[in-house]
Amino acid sequence: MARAGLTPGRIISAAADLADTDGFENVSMSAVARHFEVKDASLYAHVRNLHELRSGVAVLSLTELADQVGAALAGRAGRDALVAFADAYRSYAMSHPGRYAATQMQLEPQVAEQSAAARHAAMTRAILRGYGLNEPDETDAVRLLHSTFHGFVLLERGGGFSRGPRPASASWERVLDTLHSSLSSWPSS
Amino acid sequence: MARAGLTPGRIISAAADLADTDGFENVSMSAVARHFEVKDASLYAHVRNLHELRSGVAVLSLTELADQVGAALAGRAGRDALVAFADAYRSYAMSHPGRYAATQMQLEPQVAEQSAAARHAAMTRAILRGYGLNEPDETDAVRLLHSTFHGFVLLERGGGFSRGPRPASASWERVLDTLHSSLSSWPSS
DNA sequence: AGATTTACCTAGGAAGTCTAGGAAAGCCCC
DNA sequence: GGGGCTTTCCTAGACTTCCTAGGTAAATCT
Repeated sequence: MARAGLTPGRIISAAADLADTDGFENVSMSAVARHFEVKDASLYAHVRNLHELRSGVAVLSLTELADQVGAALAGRAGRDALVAFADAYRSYAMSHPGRYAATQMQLEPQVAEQSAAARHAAMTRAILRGYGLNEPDETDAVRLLHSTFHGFVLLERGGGFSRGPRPASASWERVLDTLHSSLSSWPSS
Repeated sequence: MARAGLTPGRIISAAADLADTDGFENVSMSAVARHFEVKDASLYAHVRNLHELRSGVAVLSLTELADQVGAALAGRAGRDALVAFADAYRSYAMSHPGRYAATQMQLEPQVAEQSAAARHAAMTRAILRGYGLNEPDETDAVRLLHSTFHGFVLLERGGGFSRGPRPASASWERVLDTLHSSLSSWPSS
């Protein structure tokens, strides 16, 4: 009975890889167990249940995403920061589709708290600092940015932009231009 | 052995209701069978498999959404049309969460073709007619609108805007203002 | 080395998807 | 109104997945 060396971390990491290759909705206890050549029951010593496994992938992905966005953002401001943020966000979603899908999960408040959600919010607000908005405009702008990025990435990944000759990247740049000028000339409320 | 009167249409309609009440991911053959007080095997005479059941809900929802958006759009132009479109879109998503989730499904090309996807694209372009854009600007603008609406609605429904005192509706109006002025002063490429 | 803890096992219940083949309800036609 | 046909729903069962309970062997501690 050789041991496979299971730990919560290794299990969740394997589940995240599986999400990227096979889709987040196909992350199952059985599939992860097969990957480790172990019986599915063995996983329950490390992860409470399927929901916790998926939540684990979500928290991991949120953290990775925050790390990458944070790195891309370092030392930039204004328009540069906006573009760096957006590109980091989009490229994470494109290169890690399953992990990105996991970040959409509805997390229970306490799990969300322990996750990097707060860092995401802080970074988004940091970008806006360069545009000199005050509340509640800043909140509206955060929501606009987040919505646009999220929506674009989801539609692009879902193949929604595949029709027509215009590459998605070209539209993406145009979207960023538009957001930049909207933020620059934000009408005070 | 009284007959339940199953048809593909009634089954898919029941599945759509179930999606709204219990969540799209909980739409299962067994659950629909229970609703009709019928054995799950009986459904397979009308619907090929679970995937086809869900696709059916997606197509149904896309059609309903196109109908409602189309009705809201009738006789409007410019900013009015933009707001009517957006509000119809958002209100469908809020009142029919499960159906809206279904519209996000990845459909195989032929199914998507038979669906109302083309009508959605046409309506979005119709709105833009008032802003006098030319290709490829129009395509970029379609993608911007679609992304923003979609992203906003998803985040709002997922509870992403629940923190803070600012109601989502207030941000929504501000987002629409922003989109309107962006479209009005779209920089020609 | 012996005791304890930890990791993984077997066994099995409950629920879901889907196939194959059977019986009965509703319909057509004489 | 009864015979034959089609459609509708059934039972039975194979296979998968989630998860619990309790057992055994490996690693670790003293």
